[in-house]
Amino acid sequence: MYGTARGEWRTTRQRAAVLGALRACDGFVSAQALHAALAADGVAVGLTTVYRTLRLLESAGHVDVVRDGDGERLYRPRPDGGHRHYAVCRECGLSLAVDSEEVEQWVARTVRLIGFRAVDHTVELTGVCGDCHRPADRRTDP
Amino acid sequence: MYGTARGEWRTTRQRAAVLGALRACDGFVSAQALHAALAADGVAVGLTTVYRTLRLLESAGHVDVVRDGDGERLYRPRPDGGHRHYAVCRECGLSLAVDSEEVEQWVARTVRLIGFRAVDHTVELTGVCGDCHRPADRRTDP
DNA sequence: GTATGTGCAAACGATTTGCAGACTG
DNA sequence: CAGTCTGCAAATCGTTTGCACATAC
Repeated sequence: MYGTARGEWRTTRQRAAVLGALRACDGFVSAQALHAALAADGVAVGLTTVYRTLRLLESAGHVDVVRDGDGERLYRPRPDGGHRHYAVCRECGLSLAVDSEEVEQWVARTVRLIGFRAVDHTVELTGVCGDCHRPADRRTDP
Repeated sequence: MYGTARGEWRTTRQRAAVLGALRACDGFVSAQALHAALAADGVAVGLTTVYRTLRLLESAGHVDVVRDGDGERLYRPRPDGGHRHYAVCRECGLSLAVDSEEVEQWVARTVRLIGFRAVDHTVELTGVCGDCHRPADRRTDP
């Protein structure tokens, strides 16, 4: 494989910082946002290093990754063992883990049905959360 | 402006070509691939124009759009009225529309449950199709 | 001490945009 | 004709890489 599970990374100030900042976030963050947050926190870490660390975490399976509307990668520390799916608010960025047991089963069944193998699935919900669509706000009301 | 739903586009050689090439494709194609296909077909259309036409089609709802693993946009003419979900083979690009009634319902229910509004959902399956994982091929066998 | 990690700046690749000229209606 | 559309080249933007230096073990 790709050096994924080597568990041999050196412990550096930068990596600790990135990991810490990532954990300190509620929802998904982009590499750039993370870098900015670190900088704002007075921690100097190169953008390059943020990207590299995030990629490392990704291949080690320590983070979940989604893509926002522009194809930008958003990272989130993985809660526990398995992967999850989220509903992300496009106004405030709030992300809610949703129960997707049913979807998982549907995926498994569908995969079997169509004869695909090594299937990856993406299930993303993006909308406007309860806090963000208060009366004053609505400008989208079909 | 974005001239989205104006229905006033001029009929040009380039647009017809792009639309034709798009329709001639089985599965999803990237703008670049489409441009290359057109060129290979002897039809000269600027890459810019391909992008612009595709964006037009997208906002008019005439194509479905997914993102491949690298965040590249892939387009496909929309089969009929509603939107569909697909399983895409990452080896040969084959795309299969899958029955996602269950998922749609789960989405609706979940959305109601968490109080989100104006929710968009993405459900993508990527794997290796039956034709591509013939015995000779397997190098991923967990 | 040596293999790794870091940071800067430059490279990248997909997509978008400015602008002058070509074309549709 | 006037308003669009096209295409080239240049600009963006997120992300990756080359390379010399710093650091962990």
